[in-house]
Amino acid sequence: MTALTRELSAIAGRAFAEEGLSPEFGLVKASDRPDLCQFQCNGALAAAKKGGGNPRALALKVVERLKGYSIFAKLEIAGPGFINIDLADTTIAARAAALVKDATLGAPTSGAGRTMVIDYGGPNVAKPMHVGHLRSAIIGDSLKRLFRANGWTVVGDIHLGDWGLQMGQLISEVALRGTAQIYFDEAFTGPYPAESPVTMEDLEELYPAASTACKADPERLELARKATAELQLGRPGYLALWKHFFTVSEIGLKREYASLGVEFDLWNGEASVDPLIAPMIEDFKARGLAEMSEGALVVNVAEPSDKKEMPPLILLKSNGSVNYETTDVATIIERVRDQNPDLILYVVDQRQHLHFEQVFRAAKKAGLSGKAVLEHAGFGTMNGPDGKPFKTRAGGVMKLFDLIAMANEEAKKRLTEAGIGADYPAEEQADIAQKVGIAALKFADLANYRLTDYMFDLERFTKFEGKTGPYLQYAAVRIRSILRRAAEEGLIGSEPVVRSPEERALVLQILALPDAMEAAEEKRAPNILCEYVFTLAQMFSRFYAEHHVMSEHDEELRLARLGLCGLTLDVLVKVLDLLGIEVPERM
RNA sequence: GCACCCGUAGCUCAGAUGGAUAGAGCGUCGGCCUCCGAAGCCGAAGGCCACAGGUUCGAAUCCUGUCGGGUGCACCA
Repeated sequence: MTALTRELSAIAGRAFAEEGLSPEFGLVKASDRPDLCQFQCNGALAAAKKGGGNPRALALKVVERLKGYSIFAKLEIAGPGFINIDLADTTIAARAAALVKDATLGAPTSGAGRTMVIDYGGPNVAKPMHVGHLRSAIIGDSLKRLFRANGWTVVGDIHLGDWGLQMGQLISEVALRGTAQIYFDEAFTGPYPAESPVTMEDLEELYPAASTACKADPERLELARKATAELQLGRPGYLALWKHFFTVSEIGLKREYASLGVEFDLWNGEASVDPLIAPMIEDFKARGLAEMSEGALVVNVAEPSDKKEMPPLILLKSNGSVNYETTDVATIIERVRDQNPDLILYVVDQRQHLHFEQVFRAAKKAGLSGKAVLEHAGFGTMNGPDGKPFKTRAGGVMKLFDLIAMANEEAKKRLTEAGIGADYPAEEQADIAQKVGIAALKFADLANYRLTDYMFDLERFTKFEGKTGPYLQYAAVRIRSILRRAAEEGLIGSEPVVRSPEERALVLQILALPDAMEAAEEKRAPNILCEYVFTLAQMFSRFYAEHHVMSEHDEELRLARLGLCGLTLDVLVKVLDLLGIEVPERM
């Protein structure tokens, strides 16, 4: 099913074409002034500006042509040449009825036949996840769902940080403590113990200790660097230890992402491309794409048109080890080989932008990216009240686990306060608290535009009124409640009708879903979906406050409203799903 | 120093290709539960869109400059 605005744009575009102008001027969009009209076309103004002539006169000619189409209930020219458009209620009701039968609810098909790899999450092995990891997980997960809904074949990859200096820091820390000697005994030939010498709790203590020590002491840092290099060269004891770190961390990470409702198709890490690195470096050397500089092997990625300084990409450090620039280039080779994607999207902190610029340039220079467009979809920092990256009052970073627990706790409290959940089974109460808490968290984050830094406010992340995730769930739950009653009485909704301003506004918003999904894809911006679904819930709430469904005596109207409720619920649930938010049966 | 991003209501944030009267939530004030869930609905107050120029019929949006904030600039990720 074609999106309504697209259909209207096509009609208006034809009218412009018949006037000898580009059909692009026929773009029709939802009105900025709903008090004046439902849709607007501003193309006459743009066309007049480009080609000269009077915009009002042109608008008049276009409108004359549009009058031949019966779907327009109102065609007006306003101000300097806006074309204001209304559709008949029967027309929009018929569109809604058609939507009921469309399982995709009119979703765009922009991704049909196209494949993308989306790289998000990016946690580090052996480091506990903190609130800073929230954005990549939530935004990436939402974009994955959105692109998939728009027809793309999507492969989501967590891309763990598991091959860099932090591994060397850990290995050297374990060595210094002498708690697992066997892994450092060069005479030992294996096999190494199957049981990990460290637990997750150990890692949570080991890493910060190692990191702090390395920062304070250059010699300690040198030990870590050396261990990193040896690990990457394949020293068996280090590899065995690394494997343990990885396995132990993976369990914790999986649990944490599961509680967020975030999933990945691939659990690859930097280390997984290790076998590709040596041949890749040889290839760069053989083709003269890499050169020695200050002891390191680098790729010059500067271009004459650069306004800023563009440092070279370091392929091989002077001590022979690699950092994440190298693994990121190798990962492109891996992805092109395995998925041959049309797009590789990196959902990573905006502060990494220069890094990706370098990686992309190196990959293109060497012709490694196949048909893929490489794109960094960065996001802003989550700041504390001081405008600096968020820290707890104690000065540490807040663990993601604690944040989720707090949100759930608030949700549970609210449920008991409202009294309504008192008779629910304990298991359901816990389930509701989880869904509501996560919804508050995700929506509070996703509602901000991706690129702007925003202030982390615990209160806002655990708030359930106003423009929040739970408000949206609440709207959906109220519809479910109506539908339950209807089912008890054996009633089934019929085709929606539009007989009131509230119904009209609601149906128009429902019909705008494809526009929101398309815009959100184009901008890689889930906040557009947030904006859309919040308005939808508002339109429903107004309708709900103004009209009764079950107690409506006109039976035909009652069933039509039931149908409208059903459709609204479907759209609500769908968009919330795109945001990674689940709706409980009741709350 | 060079480069990029940002500055919108008391607070936190939206604002899609340059469009009409710049929006929302929170907070404040005032209404609405003897009919489907008040985590809701309705209304009011609240703005020199940092500042100064420019382009345009039209600028929060584009250009230039100033001030203020953030970020990045070779072996950390």
